[in-house]
Amino acid sequence: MKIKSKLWIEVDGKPVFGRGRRFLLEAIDKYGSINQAAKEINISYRKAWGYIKAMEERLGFKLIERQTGGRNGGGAIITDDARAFLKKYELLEKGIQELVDERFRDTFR
Amino acid sequence: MKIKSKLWIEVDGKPVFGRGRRFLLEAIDKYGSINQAAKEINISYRKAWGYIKAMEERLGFKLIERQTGGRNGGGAIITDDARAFLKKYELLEKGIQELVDERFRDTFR
DNA sequence: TCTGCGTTATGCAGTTATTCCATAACGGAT
DNA sequence: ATCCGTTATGGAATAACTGCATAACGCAGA
Repeated sequence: MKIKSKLWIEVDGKPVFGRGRRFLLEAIDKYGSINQAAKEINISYRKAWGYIKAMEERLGFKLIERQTGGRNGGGAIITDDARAFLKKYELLEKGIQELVDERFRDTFR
Repeated sequence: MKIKSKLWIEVDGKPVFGRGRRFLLEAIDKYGSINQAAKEINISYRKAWGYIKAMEERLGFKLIERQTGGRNGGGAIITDDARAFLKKYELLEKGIQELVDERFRDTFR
């Protein structure tokens, strides 16, 4: 028996950001590639692409600067807006899971 | 932009209990009927029945004592085990949403 | 005795959401 | 020109969910 928690942000009742998307953005920042990032966090490129598309549509600003073709086939880097948003989310999430786990231990054990 | 949070318990990687199931059990306790309870929380009887079935299978103990037929067509009451479990869950959940909201205001506003 | 009633119990079809496969476009490097 | 690894999408396949339809049950009352 395990406790799970989820935290996400909605716009117009639709999910915009959560843990998965956070990891995706962090991985893109790390690798400079949506493709590599998707591999890192074990989702398909297709899914990662869908995430980004929906996020940008719903948030209303560009998160990822993309380039196709070129030396290494192209790449992607996250925008300053994305980095700022990410930072806020990381702060928001920090400590929540720990609190939940602690609460779970206190009540169910 | 709104923050949302979810809390649930898993057994073998499958969801067993969360806010919806909590409300269902509380409503069954109140009405003595799965059918009435489902109406109260705006889900179909079918869905409520599925919830209960899965919960009992995964938790491994009986949650609801059912009776078909009879004066009022039958009914359902929650077991002592169910009541104890429910109580623990209520305690666990208490305050989490408030904390999350507060955290959201602090970081995103 | 038997018909009606409101409940629990479930199969199954229809719908919606998710995942994944296939393929195009791109542009520098060789 | 061709290759390579990337971004970009449509659409098929799969899974998950929802809800409709219907059976079984047993007491009450005619």
